[in-house]
Amino acid sequence: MAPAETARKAPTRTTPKRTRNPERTREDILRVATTEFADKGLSGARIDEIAAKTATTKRMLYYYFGDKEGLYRAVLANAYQEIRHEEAQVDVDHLDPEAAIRAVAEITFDHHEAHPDFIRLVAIENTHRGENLAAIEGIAETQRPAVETLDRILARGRELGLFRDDVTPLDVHILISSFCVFRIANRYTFGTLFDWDLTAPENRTHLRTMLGDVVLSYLRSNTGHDD
Amino acid sequence: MAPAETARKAPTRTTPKRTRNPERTREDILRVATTEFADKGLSGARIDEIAAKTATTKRMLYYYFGDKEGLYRAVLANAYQEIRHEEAQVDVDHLDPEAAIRAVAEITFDHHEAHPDFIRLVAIENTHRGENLAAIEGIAETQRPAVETLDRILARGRELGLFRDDVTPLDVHILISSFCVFRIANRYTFGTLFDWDLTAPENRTHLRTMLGDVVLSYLRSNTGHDD
DNA sequence: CGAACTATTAACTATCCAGTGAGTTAACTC
DNA sequence: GAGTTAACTCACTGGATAGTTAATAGTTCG
Repeated sequence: MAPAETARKAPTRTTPKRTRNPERTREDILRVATTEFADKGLSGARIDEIAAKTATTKRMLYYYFGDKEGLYRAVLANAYQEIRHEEAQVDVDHLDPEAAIRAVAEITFDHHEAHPDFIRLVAIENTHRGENLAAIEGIAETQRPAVETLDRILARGRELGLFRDDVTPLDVHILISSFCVFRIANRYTFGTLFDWDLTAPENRTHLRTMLGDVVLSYLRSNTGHDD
Repeated sequence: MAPAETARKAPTRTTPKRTRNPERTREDILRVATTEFADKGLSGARIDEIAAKTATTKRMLYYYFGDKEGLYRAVLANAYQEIRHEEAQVDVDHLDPEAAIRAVAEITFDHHEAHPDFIRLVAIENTHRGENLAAIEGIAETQRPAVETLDRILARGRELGLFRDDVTPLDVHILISSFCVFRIANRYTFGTLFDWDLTAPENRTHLRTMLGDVVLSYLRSNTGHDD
């Protein structure tokens, strides 16, 4: 193949000013891709559309993230990392066990409400059977602190004879998470089917209190064999 | 004995036997499309692939369902209808209120486990903001019986002084649903993050009992202002 | 400075994929 | 058994879309 004189014309200079800033470019792409993937899903999102919404070009997405899936994984990893940072701020060890449980429940509740995009990404990732999350190095460590916090609270509560002793931190976590995730993730179909808005202010308040009541009444109940 | 059937028809006939059966064709498409949409999502599923897995051709999908979204909606409507039929079988009115609550919880638990594809479709529909479900005529009526059943149980429990009186049937439904849906819908990311399989047999048994305990201890708790 | 490297731009391509045009045959009607 | 309609087949299309090729310009560092 004799690479003859390429007929490709030289690109005409349109943008005279061009500053380099790899970090900003990367963050720009990641930010746009996050909302786009959260909005449309992995297969629903369009690379061209993501690129169009950034200050850079499509080619840069591939330059930095390899391919569509690579970009999606970066978005996922980034989202979990941001969540971790935020959660690291929480401290409930100074509260008595019952107040601490209620605080954790309410913080989780508020947190999920404040990050619907994150909930959407999690739902999307689960429809893909979590394969991309599993591929992210050290992702499990992200969630340790949450379980450890619950573990400390439960231990204190048991010592004081307030809580039943056959409940694990993971049990409590599942109970709280399921409630909070469901409220955000399934609000659309739920709203249609039951004509009841899980996120309407008055309902929100009700559910927030209810969650605390639920978890505490379960922890206080004497034994698992209650009938 | 293989009879020489090969020479029985005119050579120009490409499809020697072709029986018409619109109902079967339609059901065939719907069946394949259901698993395909549940598996890959609305944007992830491929019309060509769905068609390939049916006994008919792509053109027929369009003949019967108009377009991809029309097929998806038919799948959704059909899935909800089947679920309704199954749930209509349940009768817990002969049980005492506490046993009835536990029965509803466990039936829901088992039901979700038995229909992961349905849970997936619901999750997918929620990532699409429930627009397609909302477009299905009379879909809300589907869920009435579930709430009515809970309403009857709660009324009986209140009369006997067993349950607190500020809990609505929808509250209980949310509590049960969120737990059961979460366990199936989020099992992948949860499994990765906490190294704990929500669907493993021993964990399943534990969670199933726990859910009943949670709902009952909440209903038995004296009042909402418990601190 | 200038060579080497990194970031960036623009144009291009191959394939995928939802949707169609147009005709054919089975079954039903009278 | 001719006419009509519903069910069905086959081949095709054009636009969308992930990913690439290759040239260019800012940055770094000897």
